[in-house]
Amino acid sequence: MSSRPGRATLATIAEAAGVSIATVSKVVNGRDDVSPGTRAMVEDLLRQHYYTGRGGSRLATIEVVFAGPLAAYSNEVMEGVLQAAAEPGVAVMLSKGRGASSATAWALGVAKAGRSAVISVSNEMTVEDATALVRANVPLVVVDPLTPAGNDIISVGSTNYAGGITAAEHLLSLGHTRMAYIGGEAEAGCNQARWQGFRSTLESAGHPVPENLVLHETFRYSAGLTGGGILLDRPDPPTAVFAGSDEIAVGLLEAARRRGVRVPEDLSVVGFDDTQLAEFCSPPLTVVRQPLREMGRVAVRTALQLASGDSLDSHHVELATSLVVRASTAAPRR
Amino acid sequence: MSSRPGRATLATIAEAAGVSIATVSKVVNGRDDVSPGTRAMVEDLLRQHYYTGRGGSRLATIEVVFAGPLAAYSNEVMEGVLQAAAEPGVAVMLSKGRGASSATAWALGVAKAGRSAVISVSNEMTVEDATALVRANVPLVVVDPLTPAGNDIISVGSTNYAGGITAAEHLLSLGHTRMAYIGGEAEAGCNQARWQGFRSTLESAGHPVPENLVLHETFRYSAGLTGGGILLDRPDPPTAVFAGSDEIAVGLLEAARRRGVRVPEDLSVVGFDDTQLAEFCSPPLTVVRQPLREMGRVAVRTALQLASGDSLDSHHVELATSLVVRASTAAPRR
DNA sequence: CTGAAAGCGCTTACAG
DNA sequence: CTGAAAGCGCTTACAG
Repeated sequence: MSSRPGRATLATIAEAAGVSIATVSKVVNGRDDVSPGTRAMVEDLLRQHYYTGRGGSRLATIEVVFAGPLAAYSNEVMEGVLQAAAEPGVAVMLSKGRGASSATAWALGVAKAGRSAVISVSNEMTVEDATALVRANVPLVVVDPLTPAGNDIISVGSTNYAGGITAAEHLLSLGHTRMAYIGGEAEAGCNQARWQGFRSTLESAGHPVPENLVLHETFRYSAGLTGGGILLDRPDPPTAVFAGSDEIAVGLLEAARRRGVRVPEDLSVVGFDDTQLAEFCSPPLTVVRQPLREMGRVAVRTALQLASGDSLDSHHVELATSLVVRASTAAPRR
Repeated sequence: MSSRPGRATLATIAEAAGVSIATVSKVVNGRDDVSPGTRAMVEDLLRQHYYTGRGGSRLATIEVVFAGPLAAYSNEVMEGVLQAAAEPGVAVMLSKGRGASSATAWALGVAKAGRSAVISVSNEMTVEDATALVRANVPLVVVDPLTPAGNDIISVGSTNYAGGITAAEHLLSLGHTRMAYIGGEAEAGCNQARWQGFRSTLESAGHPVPENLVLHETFRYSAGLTGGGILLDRPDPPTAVFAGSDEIAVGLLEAARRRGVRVPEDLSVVGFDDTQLAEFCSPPLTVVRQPLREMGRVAVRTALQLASGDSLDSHHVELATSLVVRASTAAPRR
C-alpha cells in the first residue's frame, strides 16, 4: 500500500494498475487504443479511487429526474430537495431523464458532468438505468418508487398501506358503507399498497368494495374525470370515493360538478398526497398526506451520504402518512 | 493584435495585460497580493476574452431563479425552459436566489460554478443583483418582470395590457355591467398593465369599475380567498370578477363556494395565466392565457445567445396573450 | 497495444 | 506588489 493522502491523480491509478500514466489517461479520455482487459482494470481502479480529474470535486451537484410532467406533486418534492440542498450549498439540477440516448451513454454523461448523485422521482427507473449509474459510480436514490424497488436500490417512500387504512377508517367513521376506489397504474407498487390497505380494512368492517367500484388507470386528472363519470353514472353510485392521488380526486370533483352531484353532501372524496391542489380546489380536499417535502429532504441527505462514501443504515426509508381533514368528506345522506 | 485561435489561456491574458502569467493566475484565484489597479485591468481582460479556465466551457448550464414558492405558474415556465434546453444539451439548475449572501458574492459564485446564464422568473431582481451579474460577466434574462425592467435588463413578458382588454371585452360581450378586479401586488408593473387594460375598456364601454370593487394585494390564493369574501359579502356584489392570476381566481372560487354563490350562474370569474390550476379547478376557469412555456423557451434561447456573445434584436420581447373560454363565465342572472 | 518523452496550462514559494 | 523558475497533473505524437 502506497501512501495516498489527497485526491487520486492519474499517477495514483497508474501505480495501482501497474501501467503508465499515459495509458490511464487514454482510458479516462475514452481513446480506443487500449486493450479491453487493461481498460476494464483501469476503470475499476478509477471508480475505487473516486477519480475526479484535476478540477477536484467541483461544486456538489445533485440531478433530480422527473419522468412525467412537472406538477403540484413534483413541486412539493422539489421544495424539500431545494431546502435540504441549500444549506450545504449543493446545486440542484432538474432533468427529464435520458430521453432517447442509451442508459450507458446517459449515465456516463451524468458522471462526466460531475453530478454527485441522481434522485429519481416517481419514475420507472429501469434496472438498466440503475445498473448504468452504478457502473458510472453515480449514487442513485429513488423517491416514491412506482415499482417495488429491488434490494440494492436505495429508496424513500411513505407508508402507503397504512395510508389506505387511514382513508378507510375515516370514511367508515363517517358512516359510509358503499365506497369506491379510483387508483393509479394497476402495476404500481404504491398504488397496490394504497388499495390493499383500503380494501382489507373495509372488508374487515363488513363493507367490502364491490368489484365494479374499483378502477385502476393512471394517477392523472383525466383518470379521475373519466373514472368519476363512470362511477357517478351508475344507477347505484358510491357515497364515497378514495382516490389514489390528488389529481385523480380533483378530476373526480369536476365529474361530480358536471352532474350536479354535490361534494361533500352527496359524495365524499378522499385524495392522496396533499399537494397544493388539495388546498386550492373547491371544496378543499380531505387527503391522506404523504410528506413529500420531507421525502425530498431525506432523499438529498441520503444521496449526499452515498456520494461521500458513507454507508447507510437502511436501503429503504418509509415516512409516515397522516390524515388531513378538509371539506370534501362528510356523513352520507340518508 | 496577436493571433488568438482557440480559447484564452492565462498566457493570452498576460500578454494582453502586459503582466506575467503568475500575476494573472493570482487574480483568477483571488489571491490578495495583487495591486487593485492591476487586478481591475486583468479582470477586465478576463471578461473580454471569456476566460473559462482549463476545463474549457464545460457543459453549458443555465441557472433558473424563482424567488417565491414553486407553484403551478413556475411549472409552466420550467417546462418551456427544460424543453428548450434539452435539444442543445444544456443543463438546467434550479435555485431560490442568493438568500442571505451579498449580491456580489452570489454573482461571483454563479460565475465560478460555470453557469452560462441566469434566468430570473417573476422575481424582484434588484439593480444590485443585476449589476453584480454584469460585473461577473454572467448574462441575465428576466421572465415576466414584476418591476418594469430597466433599459439594460433583458426581459421576456407578455401583453398584459392587451390581456386586460381581452378580459373586459369577454365579460362585456356576456352582458355584465357590474364588474370587479382582484389584482396582485399594486406596484407590480404586470399587475398595473392588466388592471389598466381592463379598467380603460370598461370605462369606454360606459361601465366603469366602482372604486370599491378594486382590490390589489398579492398574486396568491389567499388574496383571492379574502378579497373574494370582501366582494361577495357586499350588499351589492359584482356579477363578474377579473382576477390578476389563476391562484387569485381559484381562491375566489372557494370564497364563492363557502357562501353558496354558484359559478358561473351567480358569478363569472376570469383568471390570468392559464396554469394547470385553471384546468383542474371546478368549474374549469376561463382565463387570459399567458404563454408561459413559450416564454420559458424564449428566455433560454435568449440566454444562450447572450452567453455566446451574440447581440440581440431587442431587449424586451412580449408574447401575445389570448382568451381561453372554459366554464367559469356566463351571462349574468337577471 | 504500450509507454517514454515533450509539452501545455496552471500554481506557488520565493527573491527582489 | 511582481515575476522567474520549479513543479504538478494531464495529454498526445510517436517509437517500439
